[in-house]
Amino acid sequence: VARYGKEQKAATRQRIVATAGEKLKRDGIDGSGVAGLMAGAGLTNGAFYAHFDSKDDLVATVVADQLEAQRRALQHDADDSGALERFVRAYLSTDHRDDPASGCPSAALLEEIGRGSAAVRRAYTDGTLALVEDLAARLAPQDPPAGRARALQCMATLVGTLQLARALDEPAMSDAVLEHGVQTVLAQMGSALTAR
Amino acid sequence: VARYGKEQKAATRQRIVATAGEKLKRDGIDGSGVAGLMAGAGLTNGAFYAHFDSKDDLVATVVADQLEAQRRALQHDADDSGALERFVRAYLSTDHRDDPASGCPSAALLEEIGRGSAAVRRAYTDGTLALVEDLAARLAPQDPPAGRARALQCMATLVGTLQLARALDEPAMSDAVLEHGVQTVLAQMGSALTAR
DNA sequence: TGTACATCAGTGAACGCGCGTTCACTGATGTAC
DNA sequence: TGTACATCAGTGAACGCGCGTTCACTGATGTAC
Repeated sequence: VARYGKEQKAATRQRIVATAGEKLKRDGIDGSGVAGLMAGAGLTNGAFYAHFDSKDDLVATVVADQLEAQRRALQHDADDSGALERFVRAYLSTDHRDDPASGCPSAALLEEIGRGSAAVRRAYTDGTLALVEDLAARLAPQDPPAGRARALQCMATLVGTLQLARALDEPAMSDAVLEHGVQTVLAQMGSALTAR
Repeated sequence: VARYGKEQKAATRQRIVATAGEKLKRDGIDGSGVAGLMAGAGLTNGAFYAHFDSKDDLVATVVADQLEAQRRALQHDADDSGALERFVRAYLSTDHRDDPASGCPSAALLEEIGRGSAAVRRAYTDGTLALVEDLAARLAPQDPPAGRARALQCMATLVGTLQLARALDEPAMSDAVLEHGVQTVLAQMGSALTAR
């Protein structure tokens, strides 16, 4: 509404990125319009281009931001030995399945990212590499390449399982997919958990 | 262009469903318009509503058709003992990764189906149940519930792995995800393969 | 300290465009005579 | 067998609408004097 110091604009931009993240995860990239994304931050469509070059620029920024947030969340309790198992159980919970807006960006957007622009795929790749690096250090501290491979595989299984649970219209079947998925991913993480 | 026997109309409808399947898998549901889908079948937009009630009706029909096609492909070589392993290797191949249009509908559309209408999710659930039933009989013939659980889990892992490989912008990383995925899924299928 | 001004984040209307859907019309066909 | 007609799959223009993007304008601010 008015002219503030430069950190005010940065704060507004961050607010757009955060609320856009929720909306994009809820309604998809193609399913979200610029006007709606701005309304989510309490602004009108015109102000959008004072913050971003294009919708694609915002999407790439959101993807990077979401992955970074996920990385920070995982890092936060890195010293807790039961943290990974709790993370898997929370990831494959009915709460997460039923609330994509505040959930994992990969589960909500991976398919659209795969069809996305080079900038979006680049942002996704970089964010995922950082996430995988962190996870690898915990899954196989003494063997980074093996840890990275295992981390990527766990991510793929988590994402596929949650997406399948979201798509199935049969509640019992969906719940069963989640429960079975927990066992599978914990087994995939393997000795890294039991060895501690 | 003209009036034909009733089987002519059914053939045209099937042609629309088949070509729309390819386009939907390539560009996504929200990314495909009715006019473009009809053009893919060599028709104009106006004829669409002589065949379907709405775009959503077509999407649900396509989802059912695609899953049925996949089921038939899997059933075709059911008596071949190496078929499952070959299927997994083909699924997680660079060819499949690089050609979504002629590939698995789950990998290409699962996320959008999860956000889709009740009709689309219903069609997906029914088609997947049929597919899972067939697969379960081959993974654990003597224990149907365990077979179904394992079949669903394998599907989830396959889909997640292929989607991740498609989203990653780093070719070496993407290839590695596919290779590691093959080993993981074969292990998940487990004793069903080695026991034969 | 008080006033005039330049700044610029944000507004809201407008742009051309493609969306899903509707509809008056066309014209090749199978059928009735 | 030949002709008149009813059928209806397909055409293409049009509908209102929301899309991504542009732009003239507003008005509260920090700054200069």
